[in-house]
Amino acid sequence: MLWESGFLEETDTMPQTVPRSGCSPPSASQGERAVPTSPADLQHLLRLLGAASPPEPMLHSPQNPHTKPPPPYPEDNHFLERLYDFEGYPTPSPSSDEGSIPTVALQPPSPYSSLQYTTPVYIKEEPNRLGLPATSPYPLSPSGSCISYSSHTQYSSPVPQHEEYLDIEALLKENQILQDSIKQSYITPKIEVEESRDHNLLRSALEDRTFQERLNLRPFPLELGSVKMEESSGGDEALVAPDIDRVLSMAIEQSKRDVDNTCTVLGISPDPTQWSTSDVKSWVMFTLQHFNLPLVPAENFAMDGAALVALTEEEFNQRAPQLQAGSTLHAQLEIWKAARHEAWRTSQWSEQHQPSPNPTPAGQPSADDMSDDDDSETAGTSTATATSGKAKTGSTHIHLWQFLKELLASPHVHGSAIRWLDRSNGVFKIEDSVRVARLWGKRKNRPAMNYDKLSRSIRQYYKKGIMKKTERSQRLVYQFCHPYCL
DNA sequence: AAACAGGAGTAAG
DNA sequence: CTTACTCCTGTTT
Repeated sequence: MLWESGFLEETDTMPQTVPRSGCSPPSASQGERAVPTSPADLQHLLRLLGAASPPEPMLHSPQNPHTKPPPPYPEDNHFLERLYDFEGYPTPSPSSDEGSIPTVALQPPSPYSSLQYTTPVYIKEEPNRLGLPATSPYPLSPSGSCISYSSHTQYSSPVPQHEEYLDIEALLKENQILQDSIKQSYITPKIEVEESRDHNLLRSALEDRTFQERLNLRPFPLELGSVKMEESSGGDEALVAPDIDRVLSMAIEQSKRDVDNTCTVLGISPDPTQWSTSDVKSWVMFTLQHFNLPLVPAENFAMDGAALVALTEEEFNQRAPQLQAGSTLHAQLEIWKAARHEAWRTSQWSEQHQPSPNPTPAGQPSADDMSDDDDSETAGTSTATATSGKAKTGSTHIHLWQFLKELLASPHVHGSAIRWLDRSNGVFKIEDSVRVARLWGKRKNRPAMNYDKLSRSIRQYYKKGIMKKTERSQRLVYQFCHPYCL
């Protein structure tokens, strides 16, 4: 559930003078030197382990030695723009869709205009949103007339600024607070008590030498209970074992949290084998954008989760050849598998109050490993939900129309579930009614929510003048009334 | 079959 | 009181 933003910031602020090498794609690293296992290498390894890590390794290939490092993830908003092209929607130019939305100066005064759509909405809203005073009142009463809102120019946001957006940056910031609150009770004890078990995940990845080969790392021996780095003949700088234990444990915890949080953001199961086709698309899209990798046509991954996990790394690279994006996707999926498996083992371990005696390799999670249903965001976030009640509260007061706009404002995340057809006129289409309903139910803590009920609520908006059916009625296509579409 | 439409009862704020 | 959830019947695509 949590983004380890602290970890992110750590990598973000890491001096760029740290030697970076050995992380080139296999095709580019043939015959290159073996890179000593150094703290810097370990940092790279940890970045690969952490889904939230910036993608320096992939972009610092020898072919692009001068490539500017991508912006750190939390601040990197612009990379999201590319995602509009992912599903082949007719928005080929990054500046022709969102960028062409008239600015506020061209719009009538509106309580919304200064915030959401004056500029590329998924980007520029952030500073304003975060800058709002915490006491910013709820500016709208949907029961009122549309016209009455035009006078509320003192408000800059149509929604409460806190937790009402489901974009990644907000989650990062939000979860950083939560994380601070749980560090003492969760992370630190885990390092002491569960380090051996935690290392199983990493060990399983490292024992699969492809991981080391991918990083072009010199293999180092691993022993149960701790990671010991042998004194290397090259006199490499070596971390002492306790330090490595700590960072490895942090990295593994980070990976688990990343998986859980991504589940929440995308509304997908932590078990990749249960992903639908659209789940797969969402995950691929998210992961590519996350690592600042070039997007691929949606049809390249037109498959469900069961088919996805069956793909070999070569098949991934055939589908996403640029910058070895396929390898990254493949590696990330392996982490998901491992994290999912680890989560299951963790639960087993918790029941038994003793470590699992036999380390299980990060293999395929079989279906019987997973007892959760397809709406398993909660299942994979037990730790976080146990400590994040505060974050959950306050998010149940959102109106449906606001929630839908929230989803629409994050096309990079939810574009496969709901998207604008005509933003300027407020026309949108629900592409995946099941998922939208599931997300809505999750937000409102209504597990029984479905599209039938959700659409009933939407239809109530007809009378209220918040939404309407489009002139030429289309299935799953709705339209916001002014000014709700602004 | 899925989506659409809308009546009606209920809960929660 | 409003909003949304829920259940429902019937219609449309």
